[in-house]
Amino acid sequence: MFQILIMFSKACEYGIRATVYIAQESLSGNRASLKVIAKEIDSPEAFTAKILQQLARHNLILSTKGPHGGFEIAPENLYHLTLDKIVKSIDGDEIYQGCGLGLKACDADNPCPLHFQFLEVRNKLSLMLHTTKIYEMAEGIVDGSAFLRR
Amino acid sequence: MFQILIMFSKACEYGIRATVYIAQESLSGNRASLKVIAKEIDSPEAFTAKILQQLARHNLILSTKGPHGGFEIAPENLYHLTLDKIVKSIDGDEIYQGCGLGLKACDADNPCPLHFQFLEVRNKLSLMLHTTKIYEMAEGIVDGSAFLRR
DNA sequence: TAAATAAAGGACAAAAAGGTCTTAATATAT
DNA sequence: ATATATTAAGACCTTTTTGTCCTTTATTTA
Repeated sequence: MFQILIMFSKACEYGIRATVYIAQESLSGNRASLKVIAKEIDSPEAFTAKILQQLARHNLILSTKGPHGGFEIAPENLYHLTLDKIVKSIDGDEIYQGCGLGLKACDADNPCPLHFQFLEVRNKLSLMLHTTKIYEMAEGIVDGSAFLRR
Repeated sequence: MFQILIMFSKACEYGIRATVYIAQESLSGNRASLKVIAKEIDSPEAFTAKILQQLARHNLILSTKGPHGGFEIAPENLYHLTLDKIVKSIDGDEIYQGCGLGLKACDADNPCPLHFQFLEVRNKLSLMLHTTKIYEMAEGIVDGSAFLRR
């Protein structure tokens, strides 16, 4: 019976942190290897690999095998990529659906007793995810005003 | 890799729904038995029992054994009880702490790149939980404007 | 073309959340 | 007192999430 309330899954946490790190490297034209990523964001390497595979399959990041390979974000994506894409890619599409109290059917016509309050909070979160850009987060790391580990 | 983003644990969902149902019965001076609660909120009986035990241990609800026993909310609690108490009792105290990106140390001085955005959403949720009263939710059930199952 | 480097993929293991079952304890009514 | 109804508690099982390890595939460089 533990668990934090507004939360990302571990997969999502690592996914976001990894992507921000990759973005940071991409800003200066470098690829990042899995090994370095996992070290820099302090995440389990093999698990992080799975997550990055998934992000690559969804074309949010690019992966290249072989020497000097690694992960990067395509220039045309770098300035557009928002948090919600990462989250959706990892935790699935139903993020913004589903009744807060777990009812199978819950809508404005047949609401659970928390429906409207819940909607407000969820909309706020949704807005946050849609407007937060990965490259902005990455810039915070570059200029030292934010951190990806510790 | 599934999971909904702003969410209660299943334990919390059942706990909230059960409490609202108990409040509804308490409003008209009745106790509710586990069997009836589980049926009315459509939850697994034995699991619901565990959750109610916990709420009772924390003195959020009262339980009475034996014939005509069951669960109720003490009159002096009934109009004061808010959602956050239920959630805290079930999911623990760290609900409003913890870095959104999973960093061990993350605060205004040493923030993760999502710290301030996250805080806003969390504050909104916190406010919602602190201001939503159980008896108000129960009244919604009574007057037919909201539902605990389906 | 061979060796080295890196990601991809699949099988497996561990931990946490969700859920069940059985027995014990307690209250009530007769 | 006894039978019955009800919650409490603990042991156990199942599913999901998190995490590891090993083999395969692709790319680069010598």
